[in-house]
Amino acid sequence: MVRLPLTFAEIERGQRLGALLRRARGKRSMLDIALDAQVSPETLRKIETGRVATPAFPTIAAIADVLGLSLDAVWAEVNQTKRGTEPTGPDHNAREWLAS
Amino acid sequence: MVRLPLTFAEIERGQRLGALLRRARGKRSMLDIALDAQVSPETLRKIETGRVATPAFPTIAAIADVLGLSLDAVWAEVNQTKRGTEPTGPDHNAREWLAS
DNA sequence: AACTATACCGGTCATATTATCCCGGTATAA
DNA sequence: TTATACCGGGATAATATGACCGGTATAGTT
Repeated sequence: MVRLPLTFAEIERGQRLGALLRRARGKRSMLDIALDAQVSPETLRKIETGRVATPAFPTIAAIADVLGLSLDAVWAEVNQTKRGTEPTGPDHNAREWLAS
Repeated sequence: MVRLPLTFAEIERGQRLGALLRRARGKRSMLDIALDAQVSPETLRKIETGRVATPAFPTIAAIADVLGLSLDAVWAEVNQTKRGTEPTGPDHNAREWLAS
């Protein structure tokens, strides 16, 4: 095992992260935020749409700064695990699961 | 341009991050923290030694959780651009910074 | 002394993923 | 028509993650 593929839980967490950032952006444009945060608008869009599940720490920190969000609050909200679900299930390929 | 190489400032920031996490670890072993944080011991070691400049947000968040660190505090301390206190020579040794 | 175990190191490799670019397309509004 | 704003997909360089290797250092054991 070299670099484990993203699990389904990680992908879902990435989607929650994206949705949270998008909500916090409000009516401001992606371009505006991206320029302020010194990240590419494409990168911000991929994060917001949940297509990047585990963005870099500095990337999220810079965006959270611009949006006035606490990183701890972001993590607390995004890292919530649903009750009644397994801690560690059999590792299936999340991308294949999504494609089905 | 597809994916810009890490700048020197980013590399230095990564080294500050690693040194900070190492100091917060105290006398506990890497293995102990890594297992608690659900990350590979190798990954934690690379981050602490500054060999990984921009780790994933969930990775840092999980480690900070185990160490009892606030992500906002970590980012604030690591993202500081110290003016005037910068050493004249190139100092990218995270261990020296740790010793201070 | 020799051995064992823990802890960490740098180097190297393999694979998955990111960050960034580009393109055409849709929707809305001036 | 023009402009802004967002979308999905594709392409690619650079990086992160994870494992392995031999090495060093320390502390405890026999």
